[in-house]
Amino acid sequence: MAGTKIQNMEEFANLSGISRPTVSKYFNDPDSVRASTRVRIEAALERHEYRPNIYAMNQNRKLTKNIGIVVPLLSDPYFAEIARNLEQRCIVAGYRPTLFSSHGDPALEVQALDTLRSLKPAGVLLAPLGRASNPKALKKFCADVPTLIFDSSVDEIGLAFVGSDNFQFTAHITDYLCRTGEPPCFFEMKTPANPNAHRRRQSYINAMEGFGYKPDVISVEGEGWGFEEIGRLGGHEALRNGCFSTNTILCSNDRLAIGLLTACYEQGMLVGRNAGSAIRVAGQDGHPHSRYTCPPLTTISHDYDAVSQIAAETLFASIEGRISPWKSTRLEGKLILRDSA
Amino acid sequence: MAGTKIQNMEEFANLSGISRPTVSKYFNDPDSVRASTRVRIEAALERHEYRPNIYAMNQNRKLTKNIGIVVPLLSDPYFAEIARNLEQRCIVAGYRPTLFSSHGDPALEVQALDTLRSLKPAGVLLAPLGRASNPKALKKFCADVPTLIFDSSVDEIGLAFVGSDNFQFTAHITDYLCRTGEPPCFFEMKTPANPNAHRRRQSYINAMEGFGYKPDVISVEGEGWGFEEIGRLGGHEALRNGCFSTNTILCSNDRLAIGLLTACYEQGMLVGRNAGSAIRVAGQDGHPHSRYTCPPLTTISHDYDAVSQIAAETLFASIEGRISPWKSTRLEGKLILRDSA
DNA sequence: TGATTTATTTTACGCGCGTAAAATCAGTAT
DNA sequence: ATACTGATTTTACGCGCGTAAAATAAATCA
Repeated sequence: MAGTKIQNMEEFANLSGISRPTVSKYFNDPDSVRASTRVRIEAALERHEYRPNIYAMNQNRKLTKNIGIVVPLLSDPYFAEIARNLEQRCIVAGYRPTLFSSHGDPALEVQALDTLRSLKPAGVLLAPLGRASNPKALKKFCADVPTLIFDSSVDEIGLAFVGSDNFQFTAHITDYLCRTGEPPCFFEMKTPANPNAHRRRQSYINAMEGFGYKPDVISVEGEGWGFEEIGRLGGHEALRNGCFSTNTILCSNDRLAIGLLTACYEQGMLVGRNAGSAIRVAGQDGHPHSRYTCPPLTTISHDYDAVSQIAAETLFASIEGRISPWKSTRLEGKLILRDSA
Repeated sequence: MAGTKIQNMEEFANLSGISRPTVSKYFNDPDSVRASTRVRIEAALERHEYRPNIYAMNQNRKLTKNIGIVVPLLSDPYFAEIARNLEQRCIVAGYRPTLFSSHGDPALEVQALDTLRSLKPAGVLLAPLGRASNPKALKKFCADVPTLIFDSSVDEIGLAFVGSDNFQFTAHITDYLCRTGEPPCFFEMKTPANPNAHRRRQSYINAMEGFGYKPDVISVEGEGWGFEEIGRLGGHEALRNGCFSTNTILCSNDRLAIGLLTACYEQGMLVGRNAGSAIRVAGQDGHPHSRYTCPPLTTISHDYDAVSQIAAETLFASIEGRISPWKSTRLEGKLILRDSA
């Protein structure tokens, strides 16, 4: 507590009267040393306040407790939320998570993986950027480090894939929209960053054809990760030009829908499922913010908890030797009915 | 490229025919070795693809290039955005940022600082949790590591403080609201997580009294960081009970305002500054999402760029030896007029 | 009590790299 | 060609810690 600053384990070991390796054992598992030794170490610990350097610890460890978490874009609350969830699970399981964001940039994604190599992680939870990712770099990384892919799949790399069943997502919400009003048009980005978008479009087309309706896909221009603004601008143009063949719009994702809602507001169009409304808008993802749009957004939500739980458990299992063949798990979404559709 | 996996600098040095320390010098500054040596190293680099282990690099370095960034809550897009901005500036300046989120938990904040010590950072950019922070731990950390505090100040610790001028924020937007309609009520959390909230309340009171109006502060219950929900629930209650003495509400922050907008929607109250609206709502922060509420939120925005630039530059200056006495910089906000007020 | 087994601790070395000091080299003057 | 100077490279050691193998202490048994 009031002692001088201890700089390393050697000093602390001397102060406690125990050899350094024994102190090392103590920190890796307090029960691995004799009770009498443990008491002496803990007594010294109270007087001197020392903590081992985790990076030095991992330097020469056979298997570290480090886990890397890489998401495409931390400023997207969806990824922020799932990252937080995963971090929590790692900590609870006794691992030490380190978070990286690719910030939407493939070069930064590669750089994050490079940094991770230096960390000698026991495993990595990786949500790839998607279309923009450098597939060769990802594949190579997966070959070297036990990596679980989540959210967005890239071939059959890594230990396994866990994500949402985008076909089910869109099929389900399309079904709902068709049963409760006019069949939906599909509002998406022309060049989506994420392969999930293609699945959703295809699923929309399938669902519409199943109902005997003609699919109507509106693809708007726009690059990058500013989905709301892309949705707003594209929405304005589509609304002005009467591109939507029905009064119901299913957006490829919630952020796009949020932008479209703003466009509707700015054009004075009332959104909602009640009689007085001019248009229905629905999203997909269950974005943390979707509850607070006006009107609150009807959407189909990822099962955040299940995705992150399965992702984490699968990785832990692999790290702990309970290996299993590559497998893709795609979880169903839950329809969240709100006022927008 | 096609070479076998190089595991360490020694192997690479042998393959390139240069001694390891010289290779080490090269990686720390390619110009510090003879041109002929550099060519040989770079030739080997193309054939073998080797990257030094950054954590081992920093183990015995006199001064590392590591910079820690700690924010209270990454799932808040405000902090996500400012963190991204800071990360970028560090990279451009040749530093290596590592991002930590306290996830709203003081224990995690302390843990992040502990982890940072192991990283031997050249400096740290820290946005404290605020009220919940462990002041002793923060003070101790600042004594050991060059730390710049931003967003939310805690005494006069660290190298300096950079944030927004909350008095100016609230005075300015209160002024605007008073001039353009009924004077605002002030909507806030009873026990805010962040000391900035108190400044804002006080500034509101001062501004109102300056105008000769009676301040009306509505403090709603609610713990934690789910500000939108707190604003929504508190808003419902306040609206039902007629707590607001005027038709204009200034929220302590944008997230609270977003929740209040939802409450208004759910009660069928039209929000806006035009004739037909029943209520005006304004926020404070310039939250990334405020553009996309319906109606878009009138707010007073942090100067994200200036805050992060000054924060980063101040830290870099200190790291590079250009030290200066402790100083508090509080930047003015910019009023963003939208439809909500 | 002494020999034997077993649980702990120590010794000795390694992880991947930085860095001061010593050794070597290239370049210049004689 | 030789001695000398300054830049570059190499030698040698250290960073803070993990871990196998050796040494020691505790526990068990005859």
